[in-house]
Amino acid sequence: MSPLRRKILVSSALPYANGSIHMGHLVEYLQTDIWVRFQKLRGHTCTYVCASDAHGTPIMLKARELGISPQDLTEKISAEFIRDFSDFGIEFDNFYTTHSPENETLVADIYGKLRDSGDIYTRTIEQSYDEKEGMFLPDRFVRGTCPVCKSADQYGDACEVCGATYSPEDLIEPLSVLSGTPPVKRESEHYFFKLSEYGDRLREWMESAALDKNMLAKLEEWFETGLQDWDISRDAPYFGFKIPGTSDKYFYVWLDAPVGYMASFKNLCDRDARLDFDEYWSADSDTELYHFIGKDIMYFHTLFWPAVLIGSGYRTPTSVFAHGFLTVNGQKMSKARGTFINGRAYLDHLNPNHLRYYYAAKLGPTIEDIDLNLDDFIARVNSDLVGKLVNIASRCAGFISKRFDGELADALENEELFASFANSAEQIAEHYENREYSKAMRMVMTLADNANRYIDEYKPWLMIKDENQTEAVQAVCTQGLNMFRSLMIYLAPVIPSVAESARSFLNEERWHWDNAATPLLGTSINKFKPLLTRVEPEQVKAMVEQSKGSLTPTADAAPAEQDDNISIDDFMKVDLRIARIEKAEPVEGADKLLALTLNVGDSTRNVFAGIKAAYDPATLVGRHVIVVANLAPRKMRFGVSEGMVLAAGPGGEDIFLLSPDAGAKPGMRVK
RNA sequence: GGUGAUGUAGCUCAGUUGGUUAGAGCGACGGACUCAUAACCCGUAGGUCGGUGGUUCAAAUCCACCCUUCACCA
Repeated sequence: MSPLRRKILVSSALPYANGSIHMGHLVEYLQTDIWVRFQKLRGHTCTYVCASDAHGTPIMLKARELGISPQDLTEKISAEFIRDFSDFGIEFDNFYTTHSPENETLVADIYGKLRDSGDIYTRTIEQSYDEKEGMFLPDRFVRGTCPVCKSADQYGDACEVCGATYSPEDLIEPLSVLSGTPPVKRESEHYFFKLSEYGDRLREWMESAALDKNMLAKLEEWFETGLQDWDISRDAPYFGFKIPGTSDKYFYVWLDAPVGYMASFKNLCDRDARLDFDEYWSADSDTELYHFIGKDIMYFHTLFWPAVLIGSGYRTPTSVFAHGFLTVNGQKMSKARGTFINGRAYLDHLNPNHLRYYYAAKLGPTIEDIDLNLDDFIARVNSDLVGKLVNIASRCAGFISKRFDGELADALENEELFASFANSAEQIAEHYENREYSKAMRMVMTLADNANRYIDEYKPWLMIKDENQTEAVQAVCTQGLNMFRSLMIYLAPVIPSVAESARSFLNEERWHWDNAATPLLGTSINKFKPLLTRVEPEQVKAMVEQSKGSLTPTADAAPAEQDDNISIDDFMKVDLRIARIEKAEPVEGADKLLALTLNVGDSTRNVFAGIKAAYDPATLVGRHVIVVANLAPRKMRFGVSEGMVLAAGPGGEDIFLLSPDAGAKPGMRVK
């Protein structure tokens, strides 16, 4: 191992304190926790800090909606975070909050330094303003029709249908999601940070930080489009820290959030004499600093954050490690499918070690997404952890306790074989260090296969029948248990509580990474108890069912993610009618649209349908379809569309119109 | 739309600078075993490496275009 005792400070991104921890969050916290535990097991001084991200408009509004103060809301959710993390075996050295005196002081200090060096200036900008609510609106709080593809009810910053990006004022018929009134334009003075002047210094940092090549490619892209100054202020009302010297300006949450890493560490230093804040954060620090983040927030951590640190005279991160997103059964997490799984729902039914191992078995150092395939999860965990790993101990322990009074032999049966386990330590360590957990897991499981094969070759259950071989059985089982022990040490960062049980079964006080290279001989061990049980498909099923059903009130991160179910009344609001297509023709200038003239019984109406690629207009005439008759008429570039024809399919040529069975007449209501 | 990724056995994934017959684990099938949480051991089958075209003595690997899935666009 490295002869130096490294001093390392590690953070995970701060969870936003308006919702619960879900399986996607856990990728990051488990990835980080495994890395930190590994460093500690190797004997380094590694400190893991995190905090609740407590500021910003969404939290302010959520608290208002619940009729409590933002502090109360975030404290309540922080307590929930801490419980969830702790139950998953995620061991922070400190979990704090960004709404803290330490953070306020640090933010003010950093801001002061930036301002004094001329990196801050003010400029008046125009922004959407909700007159009824008396507040400026973040882009996401304005919704309207996309100016590009005309999809209704899109966010003010981007269209989820066509992917176009724009400003809230570009929306057709924009409305504030708070009051439902149209926003007006209003001017306000904002504070800006001169990020544009940090290009060279950021490039220099980038090169030293050994970032993942995908991240570098992304950064390169950003540099090419040019760095723009960063708007760091928000107008009252806002939940955050007031900008010194102003009466109604607050720091944007993304300014004080990363400072929260420092503040959490500061708070810890004040309680722990062994840690010195300046040693870790001064510009000339020789300690290491790593941020684990999701790929969605790379921008803040690889541009804004290092620039702010440089500008205010602090050290920059040694590196930033980004991971991908989590999909469940190959798809985005969805509440309707039961694949939006909260951490608590998992904990209610399953063992955290199983998830920790599964994620480790799939995680690499890149920003690629990983998939939690629930069937694969069951198979993988049962086969690797129970069938292979724990089984090694299970099949040796019985002989040792029943026939040798729990005494291990004084010598190994096959030193060379044990050496192959011991000698893997450095390579496995290297994989951990580089966050190549999947490679580390593969190596460990290959060794576990070797161990099982070894036991099978000797067949101690046959040897034990021959009195002359009694001692040999003890040697073989001692060999087996020692191979198991080394593997458990290697896996201790991943499945810590299982490793703990294994250690106490082997009657040892503590483990260090290097212990894996030295066999345990001539000591007595405790009675073996099952270390881990199999995952039953029913448990997974129960978890999925629970996720489909009740959603804890505080669990919803965004309104859009709330309960997907609708009531019968909601359904009856949709007036579905049988219609006969009287006329169908292509629309001049539109690639995808057909103009349909529909007979809906008492009237005819014009509807534009995006089915040109799938249907020849001539074949449509006379055919019966189903139309949403009470959809608000929508003015489109080519005319007014007075409804919507129902069809299924992913789009393009794969669009399939719905038709009623014979007998249905135009105008009949569908219900 | 622009940019960047992604696509390899039923599933989850490896495949280094292009180089014999494309690999692993799981699953399936067959056999063996019974120490062990029906675990473990041996063996078999299974792939036009997203598609098309190109460069090359040689392409999963390099190039072009297309398709799938995804992310980012402050």
